Amino acid sequence: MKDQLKNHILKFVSPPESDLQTFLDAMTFETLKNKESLIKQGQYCKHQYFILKGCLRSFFVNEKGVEKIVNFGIENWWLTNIDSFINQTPSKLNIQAAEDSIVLKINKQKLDTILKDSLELNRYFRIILEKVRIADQRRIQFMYNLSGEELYNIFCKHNPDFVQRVPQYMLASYLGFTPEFLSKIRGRKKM
Amino acid sequence: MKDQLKNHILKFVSPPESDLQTFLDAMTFETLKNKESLIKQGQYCKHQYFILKGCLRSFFVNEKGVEKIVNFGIENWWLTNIDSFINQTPSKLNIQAAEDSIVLKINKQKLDTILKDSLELNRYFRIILEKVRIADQRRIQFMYNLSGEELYNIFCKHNPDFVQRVPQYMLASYLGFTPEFLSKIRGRKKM
DNA sequence: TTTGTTTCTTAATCTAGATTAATTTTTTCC
DNA sequence: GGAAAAAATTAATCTAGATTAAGAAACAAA
Repeated sequence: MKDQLKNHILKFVSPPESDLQTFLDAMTFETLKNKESLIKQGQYCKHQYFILKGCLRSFFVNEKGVEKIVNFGIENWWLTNIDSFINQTPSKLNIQAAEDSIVLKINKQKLDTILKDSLELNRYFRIILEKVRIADQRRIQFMYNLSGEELYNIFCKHNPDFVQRVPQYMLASYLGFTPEFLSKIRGRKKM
Repeated sequence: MKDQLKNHILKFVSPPESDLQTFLDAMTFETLKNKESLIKQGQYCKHQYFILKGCLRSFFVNEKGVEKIVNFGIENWWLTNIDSFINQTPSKLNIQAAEDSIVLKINKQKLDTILKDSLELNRYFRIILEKVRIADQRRIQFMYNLSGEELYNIFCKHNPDFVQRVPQYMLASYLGFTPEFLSKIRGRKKM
């Protein structure tokens, strides 16, 4: 099953077989049932996760006790709490399965060692981060300029398959509004 | 003056002198008066910019004609429209000087060539992008969870020097609300 | 098939922040 | 140093979306 990650890497870069093998060997499997956590608020996030199957979400719980979903991740996405991972600080986010899931993980020390020596794997992560940056910037632009209803419509148009996979209250949280409001929007659309 | 960029790179990585020199040689200067543009909406963003001096902002103009500031950049920050730069698509953003500024720029072709061969410069850009990702994620979390007033207070606390450098209507735009509302907040604080 | 648990909906009320419009203050630059 | 442009303030009104509170579906487990 590590082939899935291997193929993902080879879509972007062409590392020497030995680099690739070292990297894949450093990755270990973890299986999660729906609602199981990889990281809880307050813990140190020690790994980067590559999602082989399923769906994860990262979220925090605000002072009112409301869950705010910051990111989703699905098949072939990397996910971590990058702030906690890079700066080795306690995580303000939880990472939890939103479906039964299988991930590959690598810890910081191993990853750092590999990235000290491999040009192509540095390129790989640089390219992934560029894509992530593009996505974050688009998201920020949408948040600035669109109403809740527009956000929802555009998100559904761009991710028609994904919206079926998670409960609506999670979508609402990710898009930055309440489930009640999402319900109102959906009510409007039907007529 | 390219030493400023050189020092910035050496803070994070240790490339061989030849890589570093090739890279620095590929960078060229550009000087901007306040309000001059590097990129206008519709153009292709062909460069990454490293700010030596001054302040730039990237923004779009929405359908109502209102400017929405997406990013600021100051000394020792990289700035570009990464979407347009990576995907070679027309820019939806403008990049414009918010002060008289001096930047170093490099075009995509040269940068790609250098990044094909230099491990350490890949590491450099990967590390920069990790930092940017951390900042973007924090920003998204703030946007989700804070009122306009809280956003403004936290921003001022974290960037006391910067808030002095740009007009308040730009801050308001960057924080996602109107100048009138910012004025109201400031009015409240005085009493 | 029933009981509990999760998710979704509806409706009334409330509020942060937008909008509009006018005025004042500050900055720029001839 | 004075006119024009740019930036900031104030106040009245308006609205998208939050909050609160119930109830209705949907789903899961036993």
